Amino acid sequence: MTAETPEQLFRKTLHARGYRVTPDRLRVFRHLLARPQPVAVAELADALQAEGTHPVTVYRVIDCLSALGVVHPVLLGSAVGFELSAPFRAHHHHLWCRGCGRLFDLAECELDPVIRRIEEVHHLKVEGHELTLEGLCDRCAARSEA
Amino acid sequence: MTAETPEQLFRKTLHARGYRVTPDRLRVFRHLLARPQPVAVAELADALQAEGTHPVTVYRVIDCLSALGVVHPVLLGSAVGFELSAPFRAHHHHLWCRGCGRLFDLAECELDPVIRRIEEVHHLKVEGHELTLEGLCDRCAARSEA
DNA sequence: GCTTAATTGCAAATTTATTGCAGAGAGGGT
DNA sequence: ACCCTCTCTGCAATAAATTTGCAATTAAGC
Repeated sequence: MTAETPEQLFRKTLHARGYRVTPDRLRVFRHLLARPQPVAVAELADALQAEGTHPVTVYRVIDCLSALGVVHPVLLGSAVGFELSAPFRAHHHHLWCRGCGRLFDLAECELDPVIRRIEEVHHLKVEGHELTLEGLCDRCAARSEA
Repeated sequence: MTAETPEQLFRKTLHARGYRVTPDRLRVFRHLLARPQPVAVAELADALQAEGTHPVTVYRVIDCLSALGVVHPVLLGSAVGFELSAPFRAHHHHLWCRGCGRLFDLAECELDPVIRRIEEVHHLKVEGHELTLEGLCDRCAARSEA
């Protein structure tokens, strides 16, 4: 069998939960898929207005995608942005650089053992996690060592 | 020597960076100190208006405390709240329970080794981190197992 | 106390997010 | 392909959250 594209999976996800596949939802999804960084909803609304999606609809679509677990919130400084969750986007974390203000993806995540321990100690069931580091990116760190 | 109270340390912190010690700043600080959970700024503004602090001032005070590192933002669902940072409040993380919607503090943090590894691999300098877990608290987890 | 610069209050503007309702459109059955 | 139903969207209005400029106030050093 041929591999399933993210969009096909997205359509299935909507469908499976009784949500309809609409042009606006696809537009938001595609935008997020193409986008390397988390976006604030207001910014997303601005961007998509140019493509013909009403701002109010963007808010509603994000609610829908949140409910589906297709997107999740990320802390951007003291604001919130959204980005695609797994399996649409590989699980990863972020570094917010105090030096240049940019946000970096950190591919690896070695939190599983830590989280499993927390589950045991507290008798919790952890289903997701969001880690944001704050500090200096490689460039800014190198500069500050000089 | 007698131990230094959090408020004394706060006054010193303000002073050391050229900020003035004002009644409004103390009120915000004390409110956060007494408060077990992170607060949204708007909510804080409401609460403190009763004590005579103007809402606009609350926004400005939070900016000030953020700049000083006295408070830091925390992800609350898809909103942001603030809470005191170390050393005013012991470093800790949170669990957001999908079952009952409550937010729990997790005392221990065993992320240091993980973070040190990330620093090495990426040549970063990590100065702070924020981890929020999402899942089920002990009570909701027990119930769902039944 | 006096001086100076930081801080606050107020009013207004801006930005962000929510709501109700009527019309448009997606999806299932025929 | 057509129809029916129920979801989704657009619009306009509203509400809530946050920012800004400026004048008046006040903390802190001398």
